[in-house]
Amino acid sequence: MLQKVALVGAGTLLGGGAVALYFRSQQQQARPASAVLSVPHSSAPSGAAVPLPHTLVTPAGRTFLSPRHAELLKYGLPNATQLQLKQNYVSLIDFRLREPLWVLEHLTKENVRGDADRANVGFTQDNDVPKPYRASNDDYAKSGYSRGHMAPASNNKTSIDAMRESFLLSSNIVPQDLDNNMFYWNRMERWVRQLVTKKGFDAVHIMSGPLFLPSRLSADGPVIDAANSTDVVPHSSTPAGASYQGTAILAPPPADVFTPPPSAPSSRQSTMIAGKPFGFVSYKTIGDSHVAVPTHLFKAVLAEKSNGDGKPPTTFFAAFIVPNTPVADHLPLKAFQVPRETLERYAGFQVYDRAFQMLPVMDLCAVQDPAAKNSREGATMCQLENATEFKLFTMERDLGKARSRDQLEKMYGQIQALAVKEGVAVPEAAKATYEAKSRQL
DNA sequence: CGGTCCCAACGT
DNA sequence: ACGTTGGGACCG
Repeated sequence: MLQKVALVGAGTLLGGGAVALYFRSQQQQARPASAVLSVPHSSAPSGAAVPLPHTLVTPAGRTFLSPRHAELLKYGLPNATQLQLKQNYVSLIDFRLREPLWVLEHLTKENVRGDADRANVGFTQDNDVPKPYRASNDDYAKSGYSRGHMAPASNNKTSIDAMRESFLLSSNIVPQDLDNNMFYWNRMERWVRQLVTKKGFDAVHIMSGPLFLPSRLSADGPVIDAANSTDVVPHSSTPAGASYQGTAILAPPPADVFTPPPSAPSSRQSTMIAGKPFGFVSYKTIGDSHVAVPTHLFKAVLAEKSNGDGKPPTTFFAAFIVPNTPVADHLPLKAFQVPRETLERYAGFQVYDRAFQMLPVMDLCAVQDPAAKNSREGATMCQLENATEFKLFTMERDLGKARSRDQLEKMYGQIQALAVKEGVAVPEAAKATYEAKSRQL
């Protein structure tokens, strides 16, 4: 009798079949939609009056609606976000951006280990995201941007399912500059893992995501990136395959609605409105589904050091904002550190606010690292792994693919030469693969 | 470690 | 005959 019928957001209702889709995902115990209206089943005979919802179910719990609010929400709650509770991360998908606003992780020494391999796992679309807002591999293909993990694949080796979940486009992936992704961001991810594997922290909470930062209008012209926005132009024709039910109201509006007349000459030259400077947010989109390309990426870490049973841990925090462009190897991590308040202002959401309410939190980048290798006065916990160490890492991987003893010796020789040149030891891992491979050949 | 691209196998 | 999927070769 109180069996529920669900109404999902107005946007998805337009797509048609949304109710059926919700039923299917209910049966599969799939992702919880971020908010769902429910109405009594008995009052929904087909063709009859639209039943009023009586409750609003959110991840935080169930809210009973007043008659007035039930009327306001009669035709659906226009959902804009979807919470994703995965095995190994939690994220909030923003339908408008076609990507997560933030992704949360929790790393310990134990859960960064595992056998799951990223080989044979590919990027896949999130089928529980409504079609119009769902990013696809096609959107990324030949876009100039790579599919960048927020929760990295290598933080998800505990199981193959966790590994697969990390490759879901809408839940965990944003368009990222390839060079940035492979080098600087990659090194940042390795640094975070090392906080628990090498630097003695018991656990690390991580929050990562895209940012869309405002820039100022330059005095001599319009804003930089809006220039190449050929796709701001009109949906002048009906997209193929779109079904506009009730065409009279929903037919595409005239093109000039989307292309406003040029602004007055005076305001074009001005960088001020009413005497105050203004910001201008612009970002590219890629693909037919318009996946938003962030101008910047952020990563915030809250590192915990245990004080024993029952006592609260000592906590350390640092946040970083990095441009979504190639970043020079030599730049220190500290160069990108920002105060928590700055990140919160740009991001539009709070960052580990409960920790700061409950506990004293220290600046992670002000803590000296006792085990710092180059402990020339004061290496802090925010020292990135050297670019050389990273190079050695890739050379070691190639070592495992050597086909002949000659080739193996030559490659290992190169590794030793580089190590000597840079004044570092040959990595243990390289020695190990050399010996293993040596026996094999 | 982080990716791209291409082709063969597969299911419609 | 077609679009999707997965494995392998390749790159920094």
